[in-house]
Parts: sequence; structure tokens; C-alpha cells
Amino acid sequence: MKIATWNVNSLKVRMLHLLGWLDTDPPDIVCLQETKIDDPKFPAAQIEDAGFHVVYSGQKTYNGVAIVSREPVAETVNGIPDFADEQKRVIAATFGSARVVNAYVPNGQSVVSDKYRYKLDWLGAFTRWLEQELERYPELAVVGDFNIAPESRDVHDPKAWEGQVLCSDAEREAFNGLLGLGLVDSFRLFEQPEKSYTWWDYRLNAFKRGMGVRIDHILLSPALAKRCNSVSILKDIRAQERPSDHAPVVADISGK
DNA sequence: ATGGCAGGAAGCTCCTGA
Repeated sequence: MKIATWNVNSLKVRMLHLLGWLDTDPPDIVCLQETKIDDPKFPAAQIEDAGFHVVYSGQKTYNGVAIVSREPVAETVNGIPDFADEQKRVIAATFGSARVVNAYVPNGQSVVSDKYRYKLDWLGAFTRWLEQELERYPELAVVGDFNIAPESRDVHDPKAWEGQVLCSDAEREAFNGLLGLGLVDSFRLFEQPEKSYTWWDYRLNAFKRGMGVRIDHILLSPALAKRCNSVSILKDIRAQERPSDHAPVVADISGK
């Protein structure tokens, strides 16, 4: 089973990129973030016509998440239970024995912003919920745009980013809190190219100059990590015409 | 130190993203 995560930065604009990917080299599950589309306008029919199922939780202009899958979904949950939040940032679903949580973690804007406080509160609630999910579902994948670069090697210019949003101590502690539950940053289970990133600013020709950060992640419970064969970043999709500013990440967890 | 680019909604400019 291949599971992927991709921040599309508007599904409407990225629809042909998605359908092309699903046509040529489809993962079994694709988790999308920043769909930026209200549920009544979600292009479900186009995705279903391509032979996939899809569940979604969106809103106009901001946020929005969806899970596209070969197999039908069960036990769909929108949002973090018991955490009041009008922003559509989480959707979870079950595939066979595997549970998939798809998250668009708040950006934070800057460390002195109210949005940063919201981000940390949000991550606290997210972590408490995932602790329960792990007990219920030993085969758990937590994927999405975390808006956190876990380590210096995940940032093209660690000096410039030091203490900034995405890289601050509190954010990295929150990320380590997720790992503390037993989740594994699957990307680092394997040898990876130097300067592996998942997001590059649209400005300054950042993609071509390799100026990126690794903020999109696939975290796996021990039971799934054991079956993980490879994880890679699909830079080709970031290199297309009119791309999202994020590249997808895909993990193969079909077992040895 | 600042702005650069892109998307969306509104409406001919502003907010947000990371």
C-alpha cells in the first residue's frame, strides 16, 4: 500500500495535476491539504470518474482537507474530537485495519502572532487525541502539512530560519511530542538525498535554487513503520507548470 | 531591511501562506 500527502494550495487550480498523477502512478491513498473549497463545490465526481473514492471537509478560501483512495473508506471523522475549531484542518478514515489521519497543521504566521498561540494549542489537542487513536488503531498513519521543520537538516538555511515560525523550539518540541507517542518520521527511516525539502517559496526562484524546507510528513506507528519499504518526495510534481508550492511525499508500506 | 509569488474574494486591493 502506498500512502501519499500533498498540500495542493487550491484543489480547483491543481485538479489536472492530481488527475494526471492518479492516472500515471497512483498511490492507494492520497491525503490533500489546503483544498480551499467548500464541500458543496468539491469536485468529487471528477475524482470518482477516475476510479477513486474521496471524503472531504472543506471551507471557502482557507484550509480544507480530503482523502482520495482506491478502496472505500470507513469511520470518517472530521476535526479533532472535543476541540472546538471552525477551521477545517483534519479528516481521518479507516482502510481495512489501517487508520489514516490527514492534517493541515496551522501555519502560525510568526512567533509573535496570535496564530502562533493557536498553532501550539492546536498541536496540544492534536497530540492528546492521537494518543487515544494509537490505542484504538495500532496501524496508524498521521500525515499532512505539519508546518514544522523538525531539524536543521530540514531547512536550506538553518541560520536564517533559526527561531522563526516552522523552526521554533516550541514547534519542534510539539513535533517531538508526536514522536514521543511512538510515531516515527518515516522519511528518516531511509537514506535520503541531501537537501530534501517539501516546500519552496514561489518567490525568488526558490525551487530551482534549492531553497526549501521539509514540513510535510508521514508519521507511522511502529506496526506500520515495520512494513515501510521506502519514502520519497515527488519533486517532479513541484516542477510542473503552475505547481503547488508543496511537493507530495509518498510512503510504500506494503511490507517486506 | 524589504520584497519577491500565488490563490481567493472582492471588486480594481487586501489578506494569507511558510
